[in-house]
Amino acid sequence: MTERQDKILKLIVDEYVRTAEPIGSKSLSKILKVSSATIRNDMSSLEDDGFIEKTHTSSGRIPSEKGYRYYIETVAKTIEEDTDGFFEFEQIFSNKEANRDIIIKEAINLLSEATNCTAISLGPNAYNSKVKKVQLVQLSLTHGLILVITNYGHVESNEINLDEKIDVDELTKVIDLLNELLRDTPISKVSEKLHYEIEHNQIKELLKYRETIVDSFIEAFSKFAQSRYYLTGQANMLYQPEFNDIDKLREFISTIENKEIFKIVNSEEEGMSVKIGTENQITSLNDITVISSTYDTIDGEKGTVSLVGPKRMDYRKAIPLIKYIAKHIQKLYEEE
Amino acid sequence: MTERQDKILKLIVDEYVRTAEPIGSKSLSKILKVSSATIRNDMSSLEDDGFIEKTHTSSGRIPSEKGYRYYIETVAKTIEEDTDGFFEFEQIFSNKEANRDIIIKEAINLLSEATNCTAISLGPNAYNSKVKKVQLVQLSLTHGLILVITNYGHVESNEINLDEKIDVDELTKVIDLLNELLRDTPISKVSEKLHYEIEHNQIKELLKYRETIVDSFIEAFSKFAQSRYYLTGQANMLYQPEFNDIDKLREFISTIENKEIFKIVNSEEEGMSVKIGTENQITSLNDITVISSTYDTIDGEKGTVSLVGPKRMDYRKAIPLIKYIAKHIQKLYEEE
DNA sequence: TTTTAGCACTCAAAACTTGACATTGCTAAA
DNA sequence: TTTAGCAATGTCAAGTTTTGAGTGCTAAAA
Repeated sequence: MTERQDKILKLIVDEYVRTAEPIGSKSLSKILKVSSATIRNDMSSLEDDGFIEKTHTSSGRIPSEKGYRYYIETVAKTIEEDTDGFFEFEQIFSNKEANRDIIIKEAINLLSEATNCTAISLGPNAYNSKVKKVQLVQLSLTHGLILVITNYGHVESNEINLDEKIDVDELTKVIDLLNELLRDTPISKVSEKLHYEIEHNQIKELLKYRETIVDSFIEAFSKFAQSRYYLTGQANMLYQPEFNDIDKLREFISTIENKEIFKIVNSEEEGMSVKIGTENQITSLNDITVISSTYDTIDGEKGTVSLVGPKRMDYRKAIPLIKYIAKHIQKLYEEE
Repeated sequence: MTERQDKILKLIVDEYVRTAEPIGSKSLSKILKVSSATIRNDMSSLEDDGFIEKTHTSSGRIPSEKGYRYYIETVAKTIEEDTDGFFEFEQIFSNKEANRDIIIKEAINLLSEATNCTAISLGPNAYNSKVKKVQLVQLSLTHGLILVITNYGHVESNEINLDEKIDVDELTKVIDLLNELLRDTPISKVSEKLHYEIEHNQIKELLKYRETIVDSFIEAFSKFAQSRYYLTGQANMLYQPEFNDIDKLREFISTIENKEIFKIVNSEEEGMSVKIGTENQITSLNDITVISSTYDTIDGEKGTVSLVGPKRMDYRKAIPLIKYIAKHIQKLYEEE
């Protein structure tokens, strides 16, 4: 690819992102100070190489997925993280009062607004968080509430019915035992550990006697595995011209509502990932770009920040922004 | 209105609900065994009275809002609650194992599926629930987690930073005091009560000393006031022909995403309410029907089950269904 | 008085036509 | 290697025609 072709490709991406209209040779000739025929020759060869395509025989060109990919690798990803335009984000992250969840929500809201895309925060899972405390609160004679609290202050609860009247002393014993057993155990190991202890140690007697309670605790633990997410900005995004096709629009809403989108967002990939169109394995996302970045908490949890929008998205802005946000969310988890 | 006119109106509603096409005189003449000219005369007079309207001069008729209203008052609302078709709902509500939130979610999912509308469960608020227990769990040297638990087993938590090292003994005293003070206080009265006690009683000293903690508790209490909701079925609904107009569709998604819909759903009205089109005060819902039914918990909380869909909705099915669901959710709260 | 048959009329929707326009590919000359 | 020039292509918007479903009205029948 010649230098001019490289320039033309990047201009096509930039202009198309801005206007959502195919780019013709004439408009570029003004910028590049060569004749439109020259541009056409270059365009033709860029098209042969698969970087751009026509919407119909006599139309201007739009970037192909390969074109976007080239653009991202050579431009967007190499931009030094430049926090110049990120003033509002800096404000959000520098607020030492607010708690983590609220900061994340605000950042995601702003991300979606700034890009007109749908923004998603996923996790972090509490899967590697450690049990800080388990507890049983008696609500009525026959009702109790089980509580599990992790070292990050994440709480899950589960209601239980107790057929017989609760014997408080005995219960206290069970809970004390569970606390002793499970304190500082990662959530992921809890079930295994409980079963092991029940099988192999003296605890057997005490725990077996109260099977309902143990089961209910296990259920409560399993709730930590459910993904916690925050998703926003559908409405903004739908006004993009890509969604003038009503069936595309419906399909996208379905993909969000039935949580298929999380299959993409929650991928195993580490760090930054950009999936353009058909690079997404899900058919309904074949016209969509998904950008994700993961972050890690100090005890091995992984969370994800993602942006979902049309392929024609402002990568120059979005990619550094997501990097920045993921980095700062990670920081929130380091400040313990 | 003559008997035949009444019949014609009801047939127009039924057919239009089924086909989404304007109904002509010819199709009705087959059903009613009178000539199409006769039907036309009756239609003309129904139109004069505002029950039906034309989409253009030579089109068949569709029900007006007044027509739907008549239909609902004379047909749908008077249907004996007939649990015949409700087998799957019965199954959901007869599951004694599952907890309330899950049962409600399942019922709402099924409601939305059965009607192809968006279904919403709102509340019940925990505003009148009573404090069962407050608690502070130490997470690290400088971090704690505040917990508030209500008589219904609803938990809210709030993280706090403690600038100084936490003095466990003293903290225990504060918590014990708060428990003593607040136990069985309705959430709505907590803030008032706390402030009163701080001003007027000896407790003053102890509580004032730990202002951060009290503030954090107040913040935790305020979380109960946030509405808890579950919303589902947008995707199904959007495939209805009413949403072939892309801007209507976008507008509706926006109304949902920015939570405007809750202004309608969360109305103060008791019992069953059906708002057709412009009966909704919000412009973006002027082509939409919202059906809501409230239910009450034994301690004065109110919850709402709602269905949001096109005006052309199967009222015969939807109205009894919502009544049924609201009644059974209420039962769930009586079984304590 | 009510119902019906018959007919002219209306309008939306779909199919087709047309012209303006942007853009391309190609060719031959610079 | 670049450029000017020009025919060819296909979209889009606007206009036209055709079709068909449905109405309103009138006069006759029940």
